Amino acid sequence: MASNKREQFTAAQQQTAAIAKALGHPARVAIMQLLAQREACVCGELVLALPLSQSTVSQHLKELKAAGLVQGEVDGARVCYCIDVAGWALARQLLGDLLAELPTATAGPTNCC
Amino acid sequence: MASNKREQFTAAQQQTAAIAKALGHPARVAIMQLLAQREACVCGELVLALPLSQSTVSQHLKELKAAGLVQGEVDGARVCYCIDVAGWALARQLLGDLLAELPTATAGPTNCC
DNA sequence: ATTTGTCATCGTAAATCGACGATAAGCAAA
DNA sequence: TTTGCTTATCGTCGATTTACGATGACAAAT
Repeated sequence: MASNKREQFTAAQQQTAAIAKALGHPARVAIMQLLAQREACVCGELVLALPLSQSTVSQHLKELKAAGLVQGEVDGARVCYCIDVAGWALARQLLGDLLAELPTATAGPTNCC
Repeated sequence: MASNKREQFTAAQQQTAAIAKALGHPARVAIMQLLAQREACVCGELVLALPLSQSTVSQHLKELKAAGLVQGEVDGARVCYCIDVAGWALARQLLGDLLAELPTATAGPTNCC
């Protein structure tokens, strides 16, 4: 029962949190960077580029896929992972909105009380 | 031994992941929004605004504070929470960098392989 | 057909998370 | 000082996460 209460929040808040959570591990950040820079693509390449075992990398990829950030295409015996353009656009919007929600900097008064 | 391997990643990757992780829960997203919009500030107000118990909200605040996103000032018997300007700027930069790392949209070829 | 290589899944173990009530610690008012 | 309000911390519970090796599934090569 770690989180039944999630339903009590906005859909946008849940989506934002889900995306942030998916990015909430250094390995997954690294994977997204590798994919973005096209330095790696096939699962095996990612395994070589990361200090983790094959099964662990596969699990991280599964989570990124579940969050809609990544997309996997089977290519023969291999699987090519790409960034999911639509999902990434949503992430950009949701996280961007959240980041923009605070007036850039010390624009207003620093203290709230 | 859930994550000894974190040390194997870049400092930037770890920081990015830590910030994303802190935002990886709807309650904490909601708290950041409430603070950003100055709709609430004192811990008690946050508790009223959220469908969670006082101790749970306190714990979420603790995590946000640990991530450097939030700052708490004692004001008599109450505690006023504000967004940590410096930490938030760092979050903006790190997450912004990550989001920008992918060429905006369908600029390049959609497939990688 | 057998072997090899690639990837996903299963099972497992330790650690962490999310949530709560209960309790402590602090200040403010009576 | 005693009472009451506000917040933090403790202890606990089940659920989830992270990680791994082992095993399975499937394509390609021998």
